[in-house]
Amino acid sequence: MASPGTFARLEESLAAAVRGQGADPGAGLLERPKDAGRGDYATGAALRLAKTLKQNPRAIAEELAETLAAHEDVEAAEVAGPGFVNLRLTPAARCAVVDAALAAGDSFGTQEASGRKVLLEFVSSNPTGPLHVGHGRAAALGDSLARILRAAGDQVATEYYLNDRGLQTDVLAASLWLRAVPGLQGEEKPLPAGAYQGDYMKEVAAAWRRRHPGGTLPEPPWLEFAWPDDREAGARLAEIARRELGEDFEALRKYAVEALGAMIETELRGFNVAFDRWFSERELATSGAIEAAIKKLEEGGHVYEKDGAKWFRSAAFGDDKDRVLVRANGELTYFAADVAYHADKAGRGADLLLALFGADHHGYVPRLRAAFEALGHDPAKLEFDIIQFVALVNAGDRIKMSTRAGSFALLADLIAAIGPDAARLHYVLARGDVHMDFDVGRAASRSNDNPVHYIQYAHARGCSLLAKWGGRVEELPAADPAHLGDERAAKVLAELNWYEPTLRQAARQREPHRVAHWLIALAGALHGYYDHVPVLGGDEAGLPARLALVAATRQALACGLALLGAGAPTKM
RNA sequence: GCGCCCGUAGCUCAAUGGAUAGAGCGGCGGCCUUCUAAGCCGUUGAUACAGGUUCGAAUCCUGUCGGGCGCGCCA
Repeated sequence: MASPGTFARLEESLAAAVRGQGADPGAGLLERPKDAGRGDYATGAALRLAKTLKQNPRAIAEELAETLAAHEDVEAAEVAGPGFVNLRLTPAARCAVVDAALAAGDSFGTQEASGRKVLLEFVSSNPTGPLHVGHGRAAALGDSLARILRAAGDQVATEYYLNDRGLQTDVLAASLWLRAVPGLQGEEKPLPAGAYQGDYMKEVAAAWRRRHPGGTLPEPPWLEFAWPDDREAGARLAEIARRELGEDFEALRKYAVEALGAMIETELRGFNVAFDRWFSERELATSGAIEAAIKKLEEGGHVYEKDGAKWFRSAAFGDDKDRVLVRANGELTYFAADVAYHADKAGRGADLLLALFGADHHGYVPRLRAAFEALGHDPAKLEFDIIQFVALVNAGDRIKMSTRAGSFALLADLIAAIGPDAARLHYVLARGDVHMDFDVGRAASRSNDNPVHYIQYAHARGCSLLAKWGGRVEELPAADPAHLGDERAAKVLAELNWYEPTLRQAARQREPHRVAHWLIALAGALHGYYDHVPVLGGDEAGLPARLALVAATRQALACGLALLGAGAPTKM
């Protein structure tokens, strides 16, 4: 594994040539020309360098072309237009990727270990309800990114921050109570404002009753529950539940939080997403880490008291305003816990702390960065990538998503309707930082709207060819370029050679969608090859080369699908 | 009002400051007596608007218009 492909070697020698001219090559030196007729690769480096070097771009291009033309993989390097250099690979260099893919197998494209440790947090949805389709986007992007970073050589640990304490879990406990009181089965008592209304609470309550067949809970004081649906509604309900339930309150909360956490974990597993660690906010709190973090901020002189509360001077570190750590009533804020969480992350030796935040949390980034820096950590290690919302559409109608009201489009429903692979592919088709319209009805009804079938079908077709041939791929001789010189083969080879750059770019820019779009292009190239070149029925001499090309493409499709957490069926 | 993200084909999305802005779906027209027609081939059709930066702008800057999200001693 991990020996750099043709593209990487060429880019490095180009970078060396640029450095030789006394300039910084930067990233993305080599590109692929839109028009394949210009060659395999191209670079506009000379145009970029012209200004800093104060030279004629064409003169620079001539020098670069000369250097590149001397490269063993390059057949020709020509200067074109204002200063582009177009490269044409030797047939052998173009085909080398076929043997490389077959030799590498499932680790095709895997890059050398970078030595970098990455901690990647994503989803981290509150354990108060099932995941909806918005969480699905974060799950698909985050898990794919983890796989991509690993393939690109990083050591990645994924993590889910579980908010298993605080007011919302009090409300959750209260909601369980209201659904679990004996004798209420069958009755549809309207729940008070603030309670979690979703049907899933009935299931959790039913499970709780099965677990505690003889358990008695006090009858809720239903008449007390007439209050407006405002900010305080949840707190009022929690207070009553705590009062009425006494010791049972804690047990109910523990049960509810664990049930919801397990439910979420199960849903994610069904989506092919598994976390390395579930980080409990509750454990963080009981360990005293939050107080310790606050104390450290205080020792640094970053905390002051005002109106009975403790404030962190986040504005001194670029935030819009200062933030409360400890409220006047003595309670810690959510923010305080998050500061401690990030301090904990910082102590675990990762080189990069990556977190995917929903767009509704983007305002949180400056204060977290501020606290991180104030605690003496290097803010350059922090990276927050924002995942924009998914607007769920069904045949043109927008579907509202609200956990508390219990009306939302569930991720589980989506997966049940179109399958995990189709859902994952659909999610990662778009960049994370753009808004996305997800038309469920359409994705469910016309499966061709999702490219997963196009890609998987290409894989299955390749498998079918190899099965029909019946031989062993490992025994194929090295692919002979002489038999892969046609236009259709060239398209496939071009995409195969583009896998490694795509993977690296996706990792570097945290853009899983690049892999999805590359897969579509590779699948298209194979479909075209399949429909125009008789693989098994063509001339005998070229058979091994054609089979090797198909086998390599099948392998590359499987690798790319795996990066996105999707399967590669051998039959469809 | 202020801040962040965004505006590309009828729809959903691509495009590292580069060369003629690409796919899929939809529409229209072709291709199964040969390896899976969940496919292939052709065609239709777009950078919200106005300035600016430069050899070159969908991409960077300013403004306008439109959309999403946020702006609490909630979580």
